[in-house]
Amino acid sequence: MPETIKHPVTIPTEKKVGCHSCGLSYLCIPHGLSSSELENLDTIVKSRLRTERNEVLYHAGDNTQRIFAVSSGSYKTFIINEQGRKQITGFYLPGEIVGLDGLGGICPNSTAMALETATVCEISTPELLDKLCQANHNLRNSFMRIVSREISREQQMMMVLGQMSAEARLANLLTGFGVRFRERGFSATEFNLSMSRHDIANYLGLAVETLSRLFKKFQEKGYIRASRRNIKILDWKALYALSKSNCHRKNRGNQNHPDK
Amino acid sequence: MPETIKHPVTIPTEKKVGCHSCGLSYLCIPHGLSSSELENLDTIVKSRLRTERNEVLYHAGDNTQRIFAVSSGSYKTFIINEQGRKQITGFYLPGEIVGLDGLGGICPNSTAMALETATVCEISTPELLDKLCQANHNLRNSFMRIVSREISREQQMMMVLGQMSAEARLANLLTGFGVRFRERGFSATEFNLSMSRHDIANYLGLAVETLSRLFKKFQEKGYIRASRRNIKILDWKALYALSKSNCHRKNRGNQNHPDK
DNA sequence: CGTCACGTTGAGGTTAGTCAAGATGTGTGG
DNA sequence: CCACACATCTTGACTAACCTCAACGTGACG
Repeated sequence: MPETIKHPVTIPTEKKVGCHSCGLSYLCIPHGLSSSELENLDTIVKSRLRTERNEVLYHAGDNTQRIFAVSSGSYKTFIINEQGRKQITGFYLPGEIVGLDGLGGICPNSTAMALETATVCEISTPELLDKLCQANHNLRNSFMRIVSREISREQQMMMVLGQMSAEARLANLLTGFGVRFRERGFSATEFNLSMSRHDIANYLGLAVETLSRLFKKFQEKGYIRASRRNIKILDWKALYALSKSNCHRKNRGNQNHPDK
Repeated sequence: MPETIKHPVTIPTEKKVGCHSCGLSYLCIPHGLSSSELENLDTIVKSRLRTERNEVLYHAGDNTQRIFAVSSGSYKTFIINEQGRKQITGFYLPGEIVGLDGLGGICPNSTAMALETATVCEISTPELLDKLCQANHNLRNSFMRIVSREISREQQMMMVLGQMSAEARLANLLTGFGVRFRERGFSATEFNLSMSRHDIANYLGLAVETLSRLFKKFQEKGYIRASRRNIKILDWKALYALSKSNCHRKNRGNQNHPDK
């Protein structure tokens, strides 16, 4: 089904779950906060929003004034340039924050779309900032850490796209998802991806055909067993090594830079 | 001269210039703030630090607790992976903020190195956050906008690295610098780059040789005149069009996605 | 004036993209 | 419930963009 025929309206649900009773709090803003700090945070978390597959949570350029904590399901974010070329900039799992490119009253650069039925906790950023200011260092730092980690994550992606071979990119993606699933209490070695091969290929800066051949290659080598979106990692060590070591470009620039 | 023999100690200078009298304020955190807000901000801007070429401002993993507003000169930031592979993640000009990957008490992911003699205004992040909290929305938003723009900039870089041809990458870089120099009161079409071809190639995910050939090609086509680090843009329109339109990958994924 | 970092050029190779076609699944309507 | 349409994924043959290796020019600096 074409992505665009889905209507882009989010459906508010009635139930409001507090951060203190949320099973994801250890991954989300609440991580490391005291009970009273949690209550403080709770007051600014609005209702949950539910989005269906391919439904847009917010568009690039929307004056959202909100960020979103993924509660269930998953999202992709992407940017589209003047020529219509798309680049997926992130996949977001429960406990992760979407919309950090739209803080401080500016409009987000990216569009967020649900990869499957998914829900988010909606957080008004003006209110969040007010609350953070009334709160203590803990809550403030907790939020700033999330922002900084998003920047660091994108820097790592620049390394992947700028320096890594196609093999290393996929290995990196697979082990990365493994780690993130494990953090969420699932298996690190067997999981279902919620995104298509097209999405993965775009995210990794590869052609779909190349990606398909890589999946085949990894299977033939016994690293994984992949059946459509179901992935089983059979040789974590090999994948991990691949993800770290295999680069498509010899390190000839700045040879004299021994801080390797 | 190898980068590493430079000693990594910054040299504090005596003079402290307030934000209100800084010629770069329209580009920096102060942009759009009132005079009283400026004074408030001024109280947390520490002394200036001076770094010589190839000197490190901070290392990845340092517990800096600081961010830096570039005051003069320029910096590059880069990350280095386990295998010693390097990826330059940004070039920073006066008025821009370095170190946003180290907010909230975590250590920065990247290392910042001066490309030439350069100075920064040092800002303690715990103090900055405290001040932001005492201040009004304006100051708060001003800072959050800077953070969000950094995230957006890195997303654009993912587009460049993931989707653009080598030609488009260089065109994008050159026009990008042009715009940034113009913002700072310099010519958009004639400027001196402070970084080596190696640095540019690494940043753009290309081999130095490829970059060199591209410079030659752009000259032959009459787009630029480049003599080492001096660049004169002769045909801005052509470069701009190149930077936007030329992709090395046909847009065959998600053909059904007409929100181009 | 020799050294060294930096940049350029040429020849050749390789990775990953392109094009085309077919296979496999999935949703929808008769 | 089946058949058709369509999205998704896979496979093969070919191509090209960019990388690699090697060598040489050039400018800065002691």
